Amino acid sequence: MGITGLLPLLSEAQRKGHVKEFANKTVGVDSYIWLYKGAFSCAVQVGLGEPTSKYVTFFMTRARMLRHYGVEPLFVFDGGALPSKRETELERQRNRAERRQQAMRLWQQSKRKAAFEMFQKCLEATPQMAKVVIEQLKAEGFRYLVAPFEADAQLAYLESQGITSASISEDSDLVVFGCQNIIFKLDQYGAATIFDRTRIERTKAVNIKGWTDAQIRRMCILSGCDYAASAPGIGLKKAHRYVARSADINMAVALMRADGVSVPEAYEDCVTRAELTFLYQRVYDPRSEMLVHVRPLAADAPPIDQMPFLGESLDPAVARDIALCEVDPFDYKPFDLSRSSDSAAMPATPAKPEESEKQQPRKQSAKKLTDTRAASKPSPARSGTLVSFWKKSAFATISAKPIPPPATSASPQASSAVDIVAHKEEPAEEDQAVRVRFRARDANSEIVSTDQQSKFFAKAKREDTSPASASEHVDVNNDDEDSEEPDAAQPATGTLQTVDTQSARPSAVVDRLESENTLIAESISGDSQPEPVSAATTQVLCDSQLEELSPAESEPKKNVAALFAQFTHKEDIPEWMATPKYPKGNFHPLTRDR
DNA sequence: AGTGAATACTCGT
DNA sequence: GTATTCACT
Repeated sequence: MGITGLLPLLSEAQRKGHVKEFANKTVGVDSYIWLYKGAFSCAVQVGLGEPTSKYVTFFMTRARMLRHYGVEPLFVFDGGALPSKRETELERQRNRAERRQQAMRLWQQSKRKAAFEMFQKCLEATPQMAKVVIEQLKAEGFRYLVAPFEADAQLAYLESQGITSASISEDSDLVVFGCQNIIFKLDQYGAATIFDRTRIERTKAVNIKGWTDAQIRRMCILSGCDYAASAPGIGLKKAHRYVARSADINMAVALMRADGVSVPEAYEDCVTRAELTFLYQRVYDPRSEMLVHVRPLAADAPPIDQMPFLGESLDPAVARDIALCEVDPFDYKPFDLSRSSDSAAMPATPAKPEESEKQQPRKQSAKKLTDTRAASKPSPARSGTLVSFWKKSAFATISAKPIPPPATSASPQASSAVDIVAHKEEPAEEDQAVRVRFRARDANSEIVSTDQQSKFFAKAKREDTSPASASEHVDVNNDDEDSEEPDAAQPATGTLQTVDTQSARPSAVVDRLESENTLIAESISGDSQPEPVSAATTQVLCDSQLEELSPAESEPKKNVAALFAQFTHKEDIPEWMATPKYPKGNFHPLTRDR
């Protein structure tokens, strides 16, 4: 569950960014999330044990996206459960099994939709799914590694050793484990929220100036973590106060007791175990091919035989087999993917990479783990065609001074190809931002699609921290060229940035947009068949309207025109976005048998 | 104000 | 795993 509320608390240490900032670097990937999200759309097949390749396609598309931006991923998968978490793990398994039964009943009753939703609820990323994905990763030359226990700790270790430069994850525990650079909320286009530990003292919600990692760790533990529940009524803020007044975690607990907090008996032992687990959990060192601790045991650490909660000391051969995904991290037995219900349906062709891979001597697989240059060259970006744009709305954010009223309302020529409506925005934050939405309509002005959210423009620009220079040129279709730097050759279409919405709860922003926000650009197509409006038309119309506007107004409007023009064409897009499909029936998402 | 329980979401059409 | 809302202290 991570640390509840930690990421909002540390919002000042995070910024909007893009993975391409990590080009030419190795980045660890907490792969569980991609397995899980990828399985979401094929929850039924996964639940029934039917062959599907959808989750593999999802995973590989994201993997190729990283490579497209020159980022060299090292995929880290979760391994076995820590001894202390085994019981809760079993409990979860039982709950899942129950719901799966329920889902299967619904399925047999032909209640497809209900069954689908139930299958989604009991969805689980299994070692078997990881194995299938890993075989494809190997076939495409990606590096990977199965952690002996938790991927969080493994990622922290890899970064601490300089093997990776950052970690892609959704888990706030990485902060507690001491990671420096964490890429949160990565979307399919590479946009993300980037945590930078060097900025951690900027935190405003609590004063952590001068705090050590140990103090931050204690605060998190006392507020409740995976290894230790919090005392009732204690969250991050109160934990902060106790840690601030204490020299160690025992003293903090003592102060809580003195305040009348109902602290469980032997709570000191509990939080101390948690502290030690964050400090010393066992991880895999890919260089020595041995288990090590996430950081070296300190002199005052308890003897190792008194810390079984760090995970077993596995035999090096076993540890390596787990890391290379030769064996299941739970039972140390080789995978048997052939025992699927319909292995006969499995086509021979696509299975070949897997087979040939298996024949290879282990050394070769191990080499992939350590040979950085092997797969690090980004694939040349070839173009595809952007499909289905009109089925989506697109949101963009552009920087702007507050737009002065009166707002321009619907343009008089309603029959024109493009209708741009402007609304004023009330200045809300110091950093003004405008959101733009495009919508496709048919001849009757019916909205063709009201789908919310496309992150099309999320890739537009990284944030600039200084408010004075918060605006930058956009390179909307930059991705095929080198695009390290803001493109100065870009036509003067105004300035654009992904907004640093510190109030950045997307749904909240969308709500505001519905009611009062800024600028809405709507395309009205003459055809009933939604058809892209020509960029030229868009540009002309915008330009004619711009003349009547004050500079403050016209600036964002130019952006609208530019953005709109970019995407009303069939746009060249990078290959990874074209989503290659793997042959159906190729993979076997076995659920773990019990 | 801070905590914590409840709920929705993760895909892709 | 997260984010968001809302009731309770």
